[in-house]
Amino acid sequence: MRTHYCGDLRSADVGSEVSVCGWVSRRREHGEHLAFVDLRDHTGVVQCVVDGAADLRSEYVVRITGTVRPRPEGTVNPALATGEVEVGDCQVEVLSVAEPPPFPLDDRAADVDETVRLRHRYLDLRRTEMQRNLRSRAALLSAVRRAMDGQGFVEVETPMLIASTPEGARDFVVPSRTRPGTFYALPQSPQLFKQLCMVGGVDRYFQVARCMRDEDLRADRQFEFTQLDMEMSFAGQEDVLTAVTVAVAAAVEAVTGQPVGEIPRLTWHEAMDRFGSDKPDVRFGMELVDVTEVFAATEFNAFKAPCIKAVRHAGGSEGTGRNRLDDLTDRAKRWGAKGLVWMRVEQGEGGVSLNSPVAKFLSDGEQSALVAATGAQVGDLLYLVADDWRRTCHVLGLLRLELGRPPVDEGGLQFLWVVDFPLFEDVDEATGRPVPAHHPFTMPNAEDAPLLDGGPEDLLRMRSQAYDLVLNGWELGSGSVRIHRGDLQQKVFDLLGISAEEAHAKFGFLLDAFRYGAPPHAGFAFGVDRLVALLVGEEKSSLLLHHILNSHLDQIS
RNA sequence: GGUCCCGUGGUGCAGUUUGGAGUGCACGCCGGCCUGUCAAGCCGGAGGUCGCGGGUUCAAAUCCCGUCGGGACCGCCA
Repeated sequence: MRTHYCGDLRSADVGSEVSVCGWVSRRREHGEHLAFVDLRDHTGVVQCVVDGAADLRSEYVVRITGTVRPRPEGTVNPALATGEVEVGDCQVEVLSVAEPPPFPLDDRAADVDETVRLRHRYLDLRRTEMQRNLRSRAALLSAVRRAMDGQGFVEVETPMLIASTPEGARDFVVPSRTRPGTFYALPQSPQLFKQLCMVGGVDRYFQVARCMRDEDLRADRQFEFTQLDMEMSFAGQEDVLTAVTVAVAAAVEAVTGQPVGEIPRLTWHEAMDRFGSDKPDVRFGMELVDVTEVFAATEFNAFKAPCIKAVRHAGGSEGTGRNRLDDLTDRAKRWGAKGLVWMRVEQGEGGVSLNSPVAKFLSDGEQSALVAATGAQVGDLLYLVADDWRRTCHVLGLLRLELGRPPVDEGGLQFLWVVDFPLFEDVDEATGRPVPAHHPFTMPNAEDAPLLDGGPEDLLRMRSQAYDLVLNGWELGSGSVRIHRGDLQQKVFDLLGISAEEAHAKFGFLLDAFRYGAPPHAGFAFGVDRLVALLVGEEKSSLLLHHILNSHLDQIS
């Protein structure tokens, strides 16, 4: 039916007789015998010059046959890829008529209510931006598959209708026809299956896996999402980081054309200490400054704490009113701080001075040491939190994001590995049991393994062989080296207070499998939806990208 | 399960604080004019159960109660 796509026509095609098919995007009439029709397909738009367009309307589906010609002097449109040419001497064939669309199918659709766009998803998809998103996602998945294939990974499909597995979220369930009152669960992740693959000698597994979790939604969280899931045998952390880096780099290059290069690493402790987050956004500075020593001998009661840190908001004083400071203080308290100390850095007699409700409690020496430690300049605002190390970092990390985080499409792509996560998150005060930070199959760091026999202090100091991939402050994915030996696994279960019965009920088939010879193995999974969203600079990943064909589910729910 | 915000022609909004005729803006739509536009322009027109139900009032888009729908966040997502 057609010889060319609309968006592909260029000066090189001048003189060719072409047929193009698509939707009428916009028409501009200049009397009975001259009209411009912008014809749109998934590649873009091209201007067609027709003799009268009275019987053409928006979104009519047409086939236009004509001759490509250069646009007259002065009428070239540089904003359009096809802007140097137009299709003239047009014969127009209407293939389908159309009612006016309920919302504009151009950039202005971004302002339209999402429910309206979802109700007419097929119209939203016609938009150039949506086509770009859709195709970016496809290109990414294709590149990832090639990259995994090239590294010897085997794509394995794991079951969708399964017995409930013990991940943390609520299962989506499907009623069984043959056994009324019983249900299948839909997988929250293929975690246990991929470990079975390792026992089964698959060696290197991957899957573009759909995962479903019946939890309440958030702006960036959907019922179902897609993970690139992988696992490798006779491999450790370095092997996984390398393999994932190759796949992610291929994905990024497929969408953006830009190389990724080496992905820097931070230990979990350093990430928390410097950025107050286990998924630091390193597109901007404003790192946390430790000033505990400055106030080691302070008289100010609020600063008699194990850890005091500061965030410096350069030049922030002028634009920050008292209301804002009160608001930030409220937030800091909601985030878990006892309070938030702020200080305006001002010009005093013979040097800078600090303007703050608590300044009178601080000695001159403490004030000047604080200024020196933070590098504060006149016009800056300093924020301080004093608490235990963990809480101080956490609160200031959130404050740092609030004060300095750039928009989603600025600052480039800052990938980061965060390694050496703690093995245990906490020790339950009631039971004395440690709480695993990842999952109970996570391998402890080899050096730290002896600490398993220690007390709570030792346990909380233990590092694990778990790692996260972070992009611009988002946790893209996580993984770990798994415990493959029964004796060590038993020790961890004992520590966690997981009884033999419970372990058998929850993970029985995996533990059984491990009795027959489990290779050392390690793996990773990362969220495809968020990666695509970040690569195309889109704020809302899932609404625009993966709920393409089942948006009605959202409305039913 | 909880807190808060929003429902006004097809779309996006203003009007609600302080009740007074469905009042207004932009886009879209329909008709007319227009031979180089590209978010074309100019002129004219159509299009409304102000989410729904009840209450207060001489009078409700506006105030009160309830309800439905949508959104954000908390809990939750090992």
